[in-house]
Amino acid sequence: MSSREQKKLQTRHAFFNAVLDLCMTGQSFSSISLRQVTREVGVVPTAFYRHFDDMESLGRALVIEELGGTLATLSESLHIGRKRSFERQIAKSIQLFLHMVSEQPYYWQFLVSERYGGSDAVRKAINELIKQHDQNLADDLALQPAFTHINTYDRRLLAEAGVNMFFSWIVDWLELTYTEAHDDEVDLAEIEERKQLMLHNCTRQAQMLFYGAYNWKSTEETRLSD
Amino acid sequence: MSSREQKKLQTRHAFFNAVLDLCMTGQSFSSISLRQVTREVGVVPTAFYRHFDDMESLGRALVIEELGGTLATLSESLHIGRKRSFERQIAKSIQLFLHMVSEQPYYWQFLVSERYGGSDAVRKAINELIKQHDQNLADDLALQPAFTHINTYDRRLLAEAGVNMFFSWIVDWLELTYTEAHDDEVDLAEIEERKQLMLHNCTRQAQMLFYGAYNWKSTEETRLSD
DNA sequence: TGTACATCAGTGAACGCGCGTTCACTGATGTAC
DNA sequence: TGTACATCAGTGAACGCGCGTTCACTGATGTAC
Repeated sequence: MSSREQKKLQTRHAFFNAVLDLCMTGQSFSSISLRQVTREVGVVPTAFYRHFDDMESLGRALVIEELGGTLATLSESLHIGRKRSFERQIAKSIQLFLHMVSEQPYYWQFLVSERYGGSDAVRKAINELIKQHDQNLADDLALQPAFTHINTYDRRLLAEAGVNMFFSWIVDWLELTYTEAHDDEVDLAEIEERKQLMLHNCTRQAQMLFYGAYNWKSTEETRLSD
Repeated sequence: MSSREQKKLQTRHAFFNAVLDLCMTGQSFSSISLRQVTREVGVVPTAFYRHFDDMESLGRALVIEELGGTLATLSESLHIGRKRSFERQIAKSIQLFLHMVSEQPYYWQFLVSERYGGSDAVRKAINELIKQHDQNLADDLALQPAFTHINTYDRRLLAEAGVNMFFSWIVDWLELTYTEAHDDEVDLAEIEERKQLMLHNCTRQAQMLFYGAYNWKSTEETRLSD
């Protein structure tokens, strides 16, 4: 690759990071302006058009090129299904997940707050990713002996419920992480304690769901109404 | 109340409705402008300041005065805990919930998409509401004989997980409802079938969680790691 | 290797536009006597 | 009940500002010979 191409790719990534940075300040993607982004990158507004048609396509590219990898890494790392005891795997998976969220807070913050956000393109791209992730988790669960009695269809439903549950923790978890990183006043030991408590709570929530699945019969009648 | 006060209250509600209407067009609250709202209401931009200090306080008031009532109604209507069979209560509750969502699509759409959205004031107000709703559901679950073996703390965790699960359905459900209402091309019977399928899926997801809770022991060890 | 030309990421001035907010105002409704 | 004054929701003009997008440009990098 030529040094010119390398330089361009570098700037492209700078655009992605600029969006993620700006979204961390409390703004949503759809309220960020093109000029704000270029200011953050350190280029003139017109330079934007050398890389993207408009903000929508920047958002779409960000999700597909950057966040896709993040979720793929999560899929590869999570193995609720593999190994022996699924109770132990649940606890380990949650710990790993929250650790990954702490490692790349910007990515996860963006995923969660733009999942139902104001940009059609971004929302659609994120839902595409999550759907793939649901399927990955479903495939992983298929490997777990404790869940072999559940049929493919119900396992997919379980995976969806699991992913949604995991996602529901992200914002609160990140808030704890920020307090840890930015508030010097706060007692670090107290934060650590609160993180342990949250880890405990998340684990118990996941246990309720997955123990339910463990006791689930796919032949179970689904009562729709009386 | 004087007719002048009535008129003012009427305009105030028109502002709330204008925001909800604009948010249904795919925009997020934080990307809506003050002038857009007044245009929708049918008053001059300066009239805005007769009612609110700025967009933030309009958003906060909307959540507290309008959406609070909606969630309170849901709390009053849902009785998973009361009555005999909890399996039947789950199915009925989900049906009721989705029906309520269809009845006031704007409210629920707003709640979901601004829960993690770009306005601090709105986000905070919504989380306040949801926290209250979590507690209401927890209190309700306490009345269900099937869950009396769960302690108060774990019941609260179950309620949180349940509310998050219910919320995760809203967007997909509303998409089905819109297709039904706005797309003349589409086969109404097919939509009805897809709604039944989604009702079925939601019910099964909830069953997995609540069956898990049914089999849950609060003395259960929470494995945090190895 | 050296030269002449092509490419193209980033520049800088300029544009028309919608924005939030100010101000002095109008005229219908409410109140005091 | 009638009159004189107060209140205040909504008006309309004006402001300075940041916005997205256009255009012709610059100058470093890449390519052909």
